[in-house]
Amino acid sequence: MDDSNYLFPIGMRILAVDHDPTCLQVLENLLQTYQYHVTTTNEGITALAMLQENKDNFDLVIIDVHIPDMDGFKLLELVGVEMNLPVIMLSACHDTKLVMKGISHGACDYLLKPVRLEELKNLWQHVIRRKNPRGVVWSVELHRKFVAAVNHLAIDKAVPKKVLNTMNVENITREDVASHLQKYRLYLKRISCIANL
DNA sequence: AGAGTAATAT
DNA sequence: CATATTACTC
Repeated sequence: MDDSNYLFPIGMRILAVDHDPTCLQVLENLLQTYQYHVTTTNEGITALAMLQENKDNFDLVIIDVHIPDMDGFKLLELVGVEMNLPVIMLSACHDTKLVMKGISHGACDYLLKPVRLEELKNLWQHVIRRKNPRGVVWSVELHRKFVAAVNHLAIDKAVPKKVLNTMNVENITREDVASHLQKYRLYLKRISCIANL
């Protein structure tokens, strides 16, 4: 069984803003492989107008920093802070300062071009996070990495910190793993109980 | 201090 | 129910 059929957020509405038509097209294609519902524009003004008309029309916004008609960070603030929508920033340059500026202005994430398909896979978690105060969503994919890590270490050596390191996943904490590990052990116990009957 | 885990809270 | 947080131990 592959892992391509568990993604729930089919049709999640994304507004993508990038002044470069080629990049925009590429981004749209990537997003559509996950069956997101994508709206594109190459103007910041237009994006803002669309959002102001009804911000509930979108679940997530992706903004390229370099849009000629307005400051990308200004747009980030307007959308992220005032409209309270999750915003992903995007740029071609690997300038750490820009990345930090993006994050400090409220971006959920900061992608660097070229964007890889893999990086878009977990976009929906940003949306979930808005609706669900609980931070970590143990998607099938994430759980898989967890199980792989536990198996890689011997089961009796699988403690939160080691599992976390072995998983090599950003944005989750030792506590998150500990909590999941607790649940996983209960699950294993249940399984072995049933097996021994 | 920092980590692991059982218990408890949300 | 799943995940987070607490409380206790070492």
